[in-house]
Amino acid sequence: MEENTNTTPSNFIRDIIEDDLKTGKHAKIHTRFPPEPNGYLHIGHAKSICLNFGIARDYKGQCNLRFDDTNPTKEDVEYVDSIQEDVKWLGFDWEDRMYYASDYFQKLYDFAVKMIKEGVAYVDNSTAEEMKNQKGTPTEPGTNSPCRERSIEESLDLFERMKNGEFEEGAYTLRAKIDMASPNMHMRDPLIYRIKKATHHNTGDEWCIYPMYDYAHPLSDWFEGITHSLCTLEFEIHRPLYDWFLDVLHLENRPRQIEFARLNLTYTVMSKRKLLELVTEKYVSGWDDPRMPTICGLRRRGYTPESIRNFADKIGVAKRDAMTDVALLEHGIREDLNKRAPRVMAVLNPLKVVITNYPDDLTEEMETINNPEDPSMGSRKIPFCKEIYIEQDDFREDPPKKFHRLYPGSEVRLKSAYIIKCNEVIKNDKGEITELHCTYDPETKSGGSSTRSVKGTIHWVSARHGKKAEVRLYDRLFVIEDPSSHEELSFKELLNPHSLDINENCFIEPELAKAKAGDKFQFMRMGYFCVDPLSTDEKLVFNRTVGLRDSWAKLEKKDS
RNA sequence: UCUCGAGUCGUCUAAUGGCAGGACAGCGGCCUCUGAAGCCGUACGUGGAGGUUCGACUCCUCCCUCGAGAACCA
Repeated sequence: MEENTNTTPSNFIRDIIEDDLKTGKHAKIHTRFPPEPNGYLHIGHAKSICLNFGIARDYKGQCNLRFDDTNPTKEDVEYVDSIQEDVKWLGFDWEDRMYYASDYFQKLYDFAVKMIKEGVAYVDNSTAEEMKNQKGTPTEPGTNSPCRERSIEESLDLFERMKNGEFEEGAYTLRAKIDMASPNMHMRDPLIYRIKKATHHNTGDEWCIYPMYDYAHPLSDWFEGITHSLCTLEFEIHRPLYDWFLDVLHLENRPRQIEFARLNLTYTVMSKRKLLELVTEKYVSGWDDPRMPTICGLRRRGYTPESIRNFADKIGVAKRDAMTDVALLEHGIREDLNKRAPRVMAVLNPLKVVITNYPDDLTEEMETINNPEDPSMGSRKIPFCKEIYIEQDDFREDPPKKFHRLYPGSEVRLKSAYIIKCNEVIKNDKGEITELHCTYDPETKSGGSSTRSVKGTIHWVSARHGKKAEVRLYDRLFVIEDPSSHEELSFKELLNPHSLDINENCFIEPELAKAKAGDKFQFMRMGYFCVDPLSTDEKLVFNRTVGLRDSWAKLEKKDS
């Protein structure tokens, strides 16, 4: 991590931690980030990662990476690998503390035996259906299982035989003996272990019984000496159970579970199930499709780790459900890239301009600064000649009010080159504009002594030197702010049909052909773009990370 | 319906009995060889009703609204 530039704002969790440090409840803070390896990490996980690792960093503690892998049927090493990559990319380091809940299967088993011996857990052979009926409803108490009073000896024997694989899946479970009348459904004798004859990504076929989350989690935290176990709000109702396991096992130096609101972002979905559906049903190209809110998607889109960490700091941490405006994320990446991205010129929708009074065979090398925000980034040369491309949008045959760009008879400055004047509009026989004939003013070369100024400055690329490229313009994935909460339509019916617009005939300045995968640029007046990982020398592909703020577009929209 | 949790500018978030503040978004202006960036300015909020108090976003009561909870998921 970078040196002591801790500007992370405080929040209620940090308040608790500072208090625990002050009162001496803990001498050292220990947190953990506990993903289940059943999907790719998304921006919501990034919030949790920044919270947990950020706290460890700021209070000189430690944060573990722990895979919460207690359900072999859903988990896979593909996810284990991607999660590590994403956490590292975000800039955090778990050092030698990468664990699996499955590392603790033996200890977990031993503690379960202890619970049976203490009479607080029993083996049940009720079917799933019977158990559901015993459970009751939120308004009606449940009823005790007929197995609830099974003797300790018998439960011990059955539990061991469960472990030994003597029974079929579903035949037996281990349950906690708590209170079938509790108003909290999670306390109505919840399951501790179930039989699953599945191969586990980490432990293989060593086990055929697997602990449930509610049991594995508090104990895993305790094994690792976690002091503050941070999780999202939906686990709030599980907290009494979290504490119960620690209680009945008489464990000292207990971790404390604290819940905070998960991140929701406008115009996207955040549930792993929904993201998985988008991937498997091919609504997007993969987990790393740049429209996805996944960490790998954002990375491919051109987001930087700094901008995401910054975003996490800015949104804060609280207990109330919230829906954060994606504009805040976008602001963060613009802010970061504004400082770091070199400015280059690229024409996305080319319109040819012939400068009729410019020498036929001349090429001038125009000097241009790489980033006005950072002079240390230097300058470069770009070729200029008689034939150039400009953006179609920068010309209007019939200009609206306040249009500062090219139209018949008007003058604009070509960035870092000359002022040109539009004299003639050339059309084909269908009446489409194919070319503009302009003249330039040789006295107005950039950096020269001329003080003549015009209202508009536009970007351009030499038609003889520019290289072709494909540019992918991304927009929000969904058409409404909260696609998960529409009364009638499913989220998949609310996808934005224009979320990807591929532009294959773009021209970029020649220098840009050397760019490498992941390189980031500002295409002047257009937005921030990065080289796609699958881009090749033969076919250059750029992804638009985010557009520039466009007050002209806003003005024009308002006037229409 | 029951239990638990949460309600502060449009959005996110501070203020922990003592001036309701910041960020994003918005609006207006300045500047500009990027209609970008930057700079300046501006508007906007404590869910409601009572109560306690010199003083309430904060404490109490009732109400309202929203979220979570009945997987051998996490």
